[in-house]
Amino acid sequence: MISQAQTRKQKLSQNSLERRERGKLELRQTILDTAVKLFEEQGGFENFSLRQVAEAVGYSPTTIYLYFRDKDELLFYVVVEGFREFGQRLEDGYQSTQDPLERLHRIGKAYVQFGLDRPMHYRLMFLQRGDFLERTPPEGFESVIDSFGILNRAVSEAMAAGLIHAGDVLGYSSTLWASVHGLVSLHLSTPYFPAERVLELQELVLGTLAHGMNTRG
Amino acid sequence: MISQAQTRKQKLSQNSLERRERGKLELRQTILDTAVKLFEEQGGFENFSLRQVAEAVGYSPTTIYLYFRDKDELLFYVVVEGFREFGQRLEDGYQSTQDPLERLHRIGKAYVQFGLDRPMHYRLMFLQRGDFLERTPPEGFESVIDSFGILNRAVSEAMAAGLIHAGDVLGYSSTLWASVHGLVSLHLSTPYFPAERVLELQELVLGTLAHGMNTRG
DNA sequence: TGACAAACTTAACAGTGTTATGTAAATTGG
DNA sequence: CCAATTTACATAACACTGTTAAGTTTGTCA
Repeated sequence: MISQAQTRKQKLSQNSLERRERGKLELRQTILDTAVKLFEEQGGFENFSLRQVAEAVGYSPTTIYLYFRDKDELLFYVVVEGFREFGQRLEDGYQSTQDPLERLHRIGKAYVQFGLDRPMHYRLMFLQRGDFLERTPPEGFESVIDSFGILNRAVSEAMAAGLIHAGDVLGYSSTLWASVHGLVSLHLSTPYFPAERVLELQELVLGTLAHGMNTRG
Repeated sequence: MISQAQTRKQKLSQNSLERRERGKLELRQTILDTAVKLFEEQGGFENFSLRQVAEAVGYSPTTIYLYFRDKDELLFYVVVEGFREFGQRLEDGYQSTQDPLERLHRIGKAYVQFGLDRPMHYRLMFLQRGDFLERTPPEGFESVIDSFGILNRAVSEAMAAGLIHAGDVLGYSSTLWASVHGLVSLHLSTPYFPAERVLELQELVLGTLAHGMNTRG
């Protein structure tokens, strides 16, 4: 009896809690989306305030704190969402062909394209809050920062196929990463690399590296 | 008479003005130095306030405004000073040898080393306030952002010497820039590229690119 | 010495992130 | 259905920021 009553109570409470949780999650997502929107609209980060987000979603500033511990956590979840898409794009690039060298090329292009399409996300992810990479991701996003693993795998396979110079897999992965990141980064941070130019340079950079990593002799 | 009195007056006023100007410039420099110091001490920019600088130099917050129009201008002059050293280092790298290919290598190393030695300057210059590159530099620093010109020249000469594949000079310059910048940038923004690793990768990156730019055949 | 200008300060405003406290509404158990 | 309680929000306030307007001290000059 007692136990049954308790379970019933628990279950009801559980149901209601779930409904509430759903509602909470909805608002939470709204806040996140609004944050991203504001972030993208303005040349985000410096001129981006919690109070603006609150205003935009139609709640009091302090309500944000019911859904995120602080501004940092809000930004963190923006980054997490960015990494979800980012990882997916790299994976798609990888899967889009079987040729190891072409794979590297596709991954590189996917990387650059993400930077062009989601500039503010990229800024936050790799330029301004790279420290988030150290942070343990929330549940459901554990392997999200495995993006580098995709690149690593592609390099490793190209090497195994004898298409690039045998040796330091991590070194070549890092080299590729640094190069495409440099390209995107200069595009985002300086006036000298407009999008069209980046797309041209992307080919030159990837081509030069591919040639440079080729079995030397 | 009148004109003589006037000139005398003007001269005296000029003298005193010069003395004052000297004093002003001294304090101005003190402010700048203190700003840089605070900027480097803290993981600068976000947690870096004018009021802290004022406190540190022992003046009221508003005094800063007598020497810099606003916070932005203060940061701008920090960047300008950074570019002075940066340009000098690249130039030194260029001058340190006659061999065109070695020159490229030295310039690349000088670039990376600057990033390692002046992390906060580099951040401000290329990561966070790249828009300053568009700003017309103050007098005396006109050609300071000609740093890219040095790289361009080195590439051009290596190409003329037939040491690298003839073609897009600007493209190769940009490729080199993007790659070393990417390396430094990932070092500064992510936890995955500690200084020692950057020094290793620098060789791999520059070597791979040198090989990749080599006359193809 | 007294007028004047330069160097500097105080007071204030609007904005920020954040916390402690209050309130209204929804949900619960009886 | 009604009282008790939890949930979801809002108000008020604090310490901080950049910045401006209005004083005040200080030194220089005739």
